[in-house]
Amino acid sequence: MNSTRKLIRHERLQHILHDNPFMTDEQLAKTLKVSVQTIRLDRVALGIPELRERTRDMAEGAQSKLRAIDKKDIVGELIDLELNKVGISTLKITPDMVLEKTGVARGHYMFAMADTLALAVVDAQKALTGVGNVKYKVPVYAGANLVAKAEVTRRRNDKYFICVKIKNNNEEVFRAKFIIVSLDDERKQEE
Amino acid sequence: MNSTRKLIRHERLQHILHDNPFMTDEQLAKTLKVSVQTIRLDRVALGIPELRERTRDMAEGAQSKLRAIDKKDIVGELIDLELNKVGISTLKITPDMVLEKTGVARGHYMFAMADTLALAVVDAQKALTGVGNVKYKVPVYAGANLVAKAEVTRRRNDKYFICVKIKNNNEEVFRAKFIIVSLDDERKQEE
DNA sequence: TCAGATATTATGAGCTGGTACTAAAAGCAG
DNA sequence: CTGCTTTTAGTACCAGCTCATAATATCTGA
Repeated sequence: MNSTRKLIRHERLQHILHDNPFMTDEQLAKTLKVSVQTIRLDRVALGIPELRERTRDMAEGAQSKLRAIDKKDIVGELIDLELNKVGISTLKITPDMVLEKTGVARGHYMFAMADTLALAVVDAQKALTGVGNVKYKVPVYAGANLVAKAEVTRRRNDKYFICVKIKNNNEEVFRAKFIIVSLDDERKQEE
Repeated sequence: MNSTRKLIRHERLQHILHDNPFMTDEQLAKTLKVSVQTIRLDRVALGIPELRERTRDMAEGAQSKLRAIDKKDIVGELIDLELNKVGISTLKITPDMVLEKTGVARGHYMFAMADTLALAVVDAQKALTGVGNVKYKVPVYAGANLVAKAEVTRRRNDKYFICVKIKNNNEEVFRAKFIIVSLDDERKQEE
């Protein structure tokens, strides 16, 4: 068939635009060694908009992405909090949080979720994680809705001992113990 | 002075474009009730580029942000690796990685850096973190250039014991021990 | 081998959202 | 009124397209 060349070109075109979306038809024509008109026909066939539209789409998407990052900084959604006692947060595992090779959620998301929650339950203006002790019990996959529960188990001066358990569908998938150091007062922290 | 009107318009213009960067000169002219030419002169005076350039700038910024996330997924840059022995990676702490309240780097960046590196040194197609044991020794602030070194200390069947130390300017700021479980085996899942 | 389909290239008009430049009109201050 | 700034208007030009129309190249099956 003649159209194999066309199909290959279509794939290459998509690939090139994926890597570098800021290419004009003219540049594409040169790199693919065809005429500009062919590129245009290809774009129409593949439903790829023109450079300006692509650029605009990206710019518009940018804003929501930036907000998504901000939210990622919270690492989970706080749904209940009793200062110095307990806290509960949730986090949905999305496909971009998993390891490509295994499909399993990257461990540091659970760690970050637990760490953030642990810091939140401490009633202190400034607090730092001192020591952590974590155990991954069950692998978590994309789509999981994790629920974390943190409990302050002990408190000694400026040190808070906190136990965090993360569950997915009532199954405990992760467990951590933290020692959080409060820096609230005039007193300095030591390691 | 006559130019007060101009100054007010300039401020409004910047404000409008801040809220909605996707406005053409024509739309701006209408909302500010002046001619298109006035808008152009204002843009030149204020050093504001044309719509297309603004859009492109945002899109490019978006791309680098997205790449930043991708890179965040790597969490550090691998600079040396001897499989099943040692690995070294670096990570620069940027202002967006620190807690607002304290200016101290969020703990899970160090954890993620260490965890990622630990997984990397394990010579296995698929590996998972089983247990982690971390200690934050010194707070880290924005601008720090962290260097992590991971060493496989022991190996028992499918379990790897790994010690990771993170230094900032030769000062040890973080230390972690992981047990990584390899899922490589032929008996387990395949696809 | 040759007609007909498919693929590619060429050509030209028109569009958007501008830049760059020139010039004229409007507004106001002394 | 004379000068000054400010604003508006108009023209030529550009990139990067769309849309339509037509010509050429290439292949394919009967």
